[in-house]
Amino acid sequence: MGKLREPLSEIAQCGLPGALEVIGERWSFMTIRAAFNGVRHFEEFLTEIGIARNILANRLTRLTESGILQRKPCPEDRRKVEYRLTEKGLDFLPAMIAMRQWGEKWATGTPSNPVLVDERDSLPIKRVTIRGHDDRVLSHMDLCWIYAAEIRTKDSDLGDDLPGRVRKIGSN
Amino acid sequence: MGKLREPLSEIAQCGLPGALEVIGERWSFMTIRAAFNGVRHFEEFLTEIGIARNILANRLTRLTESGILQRKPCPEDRRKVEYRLTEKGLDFLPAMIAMRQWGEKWATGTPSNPVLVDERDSLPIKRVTIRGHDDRVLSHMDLCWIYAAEIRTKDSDLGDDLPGRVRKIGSN
DNA sequence: AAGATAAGTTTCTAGTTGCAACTTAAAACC
DNA sequence: GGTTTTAAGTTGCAACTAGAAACTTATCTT
Repeated sequence: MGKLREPLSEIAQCGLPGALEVIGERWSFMTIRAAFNGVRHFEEFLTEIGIARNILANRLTRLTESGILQRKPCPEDRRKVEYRLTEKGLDFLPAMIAMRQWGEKWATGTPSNPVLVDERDSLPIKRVTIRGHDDRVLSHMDLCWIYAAEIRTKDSDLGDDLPGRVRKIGSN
Repeated sequence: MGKLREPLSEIAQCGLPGALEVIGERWSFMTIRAAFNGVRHFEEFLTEIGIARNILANRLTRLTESGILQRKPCPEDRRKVEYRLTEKGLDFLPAMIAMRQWGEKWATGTPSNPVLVDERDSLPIKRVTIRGHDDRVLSHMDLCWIYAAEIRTKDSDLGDDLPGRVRKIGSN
């Protein structure tokens, strides 16, 4: 199999920079996490995540503008405003949990408490992993890049020769 | 089931802040991604990810100090230094890919090219998801927090009454 | 009507980013 | 063997960003 280096200029167009634009920063992350924990209001975010007032205001507008939170004045108390995760925001959970799990394992050392469990059976969730279409858990050793044009579907078979322009990732 | 709010002061001890300390910042992220793509040397990082010299130097030492990269002078060319992902760094891949996938779906819009595939069958990897111990894919609706002391194992059965101090996450 | 609360804005200081120029050591070239 | 190039940084400095604390405005409670 060819170990040709993929053109990194092209990979720069991947989803990461876009994602980082929006949430690649400490307080945005913490704010979203608080929202996942049911935090809804300005003063609540303020005390729960220990952020400065102006920074919080800034992040909340930013997250709202980028469609991760939805801002809605409360009709029953017109001083209050409700911030709630949109579908886009909720869909960030796997990434969030993957980071949290990584931090638990490597940064803090302490297994965190409380623990996230499957509501149905009260058992802890698995570690977030990368999976092939057949659900096999894949490590960085099992992955490579391939051009969209050269992708085969589950049913097609292009033969055993792998495309020329691929390369393993994180190869050691 | 009780919907008691979990104590957020305790959740502050979760893995996220630790993870963000190290990689919760644009350039650290981009640097790690480049490393996953086989980038090894200072000047290479510099041109590939478009970062300023001093910032790169700063990030590389930071990532090295926190054990994500390993710094090793090259014997065959003693001007050169090699930066390589450690096990800790490599283990960050699921989080990285989860973020990338999120960005692809929500931020850029364009499905990125090249695509990450399972080397064995050349089929694209699945989306990174949260799974229960039985491998069921879980959404934020299926999750709740529970205290470590109250966790039951796969074999124990504490009866059907869920512990009092739990709450659903991201409840809408 | 007075006081408290919610959600911000403003001000000002301290730290961070990023460009460009400089440094130092080793290799390559002639 | 001397000059040039390359690699991996460091330093200096202007512009920007973060953060603490005080201020504002609208609404609600008593």
